[in-house]
Amino acid sequence: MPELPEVETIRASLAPALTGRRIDRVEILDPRLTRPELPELVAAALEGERVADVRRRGKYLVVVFESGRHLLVHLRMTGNVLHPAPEGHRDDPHVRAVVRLDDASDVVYRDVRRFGTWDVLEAGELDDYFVARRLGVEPLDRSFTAAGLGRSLAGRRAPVKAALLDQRAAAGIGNIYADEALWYAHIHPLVPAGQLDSEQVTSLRRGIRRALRLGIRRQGATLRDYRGADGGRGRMQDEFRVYGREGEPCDRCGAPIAKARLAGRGTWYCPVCQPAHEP
DNA sequence: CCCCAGCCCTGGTCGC
DNA sequence: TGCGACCAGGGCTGGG
Repeated sequence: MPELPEVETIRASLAPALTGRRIDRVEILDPRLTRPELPELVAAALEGERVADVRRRGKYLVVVFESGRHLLVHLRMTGNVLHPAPEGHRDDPHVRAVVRLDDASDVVYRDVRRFGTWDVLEAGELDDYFVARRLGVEPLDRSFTAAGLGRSLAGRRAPVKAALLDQRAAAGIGNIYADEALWYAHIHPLVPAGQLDSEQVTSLRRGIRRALRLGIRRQGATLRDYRGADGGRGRMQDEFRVYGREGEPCDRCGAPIAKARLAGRGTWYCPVCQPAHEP
């Protein structure tokens, strides 16, 4: 499932290929993709636009056009952006959109489960869009401080993992990197977010950054559906400390990794070195 | 405001 | 070999 490192990996490979290119033609094959906007309106808005940059905000891929418009792509669970287009994509039933560029190459948007979304914003609407969704700071920016993280967790009774999954404390963390970050930080996922002391908050900040940076270096985690824009697999799954490893020995202390269910999500942790309470 | 359940979606896996 | 149940989960909505 594409989280910050997966989206960043896609962004990094799309940016040099798309920057400076003009969009000649847009085919939206699944009308759900642009909901609630009509797909033909979105396609018409994009045709003729020239790409100025490809950025990322949290888990959003942000295509910036010279006109000031933006295309926001959210891959949700199973979305992929592929460029250059893979062989045979015309027969692939999961291709939801195809964008033809002025160098005659195609960008293919593929999404098995159809949760992904495309939004076109007019110039000047981007900041409000993220504010309205209460998207938190970028966890790899300097502005992501322990003090700021502490403030956004203060008073919250929800489990710390749930607080990481909603995007207010920091943008871009999903189920995988939340579990990994909490392992690095020695923090139990069920601890109420507001109960962390300042030392734990500092450690959590470090764990988040460590997990996300490693994910980017490994070009994301390919479990089932995720692929880079070039179709390549990520290797982060080889670095998992807890995610999906129920019963396997903890890399730190050897105790078997436990699995729980939290906020409807599978949650893996080491019951020994991520204690629920201070010793 | 906070918190949580339910919803959207499809494909893979498992038990029978 | 078929079939139903269940699981994967990001972000949003609605209810308490």
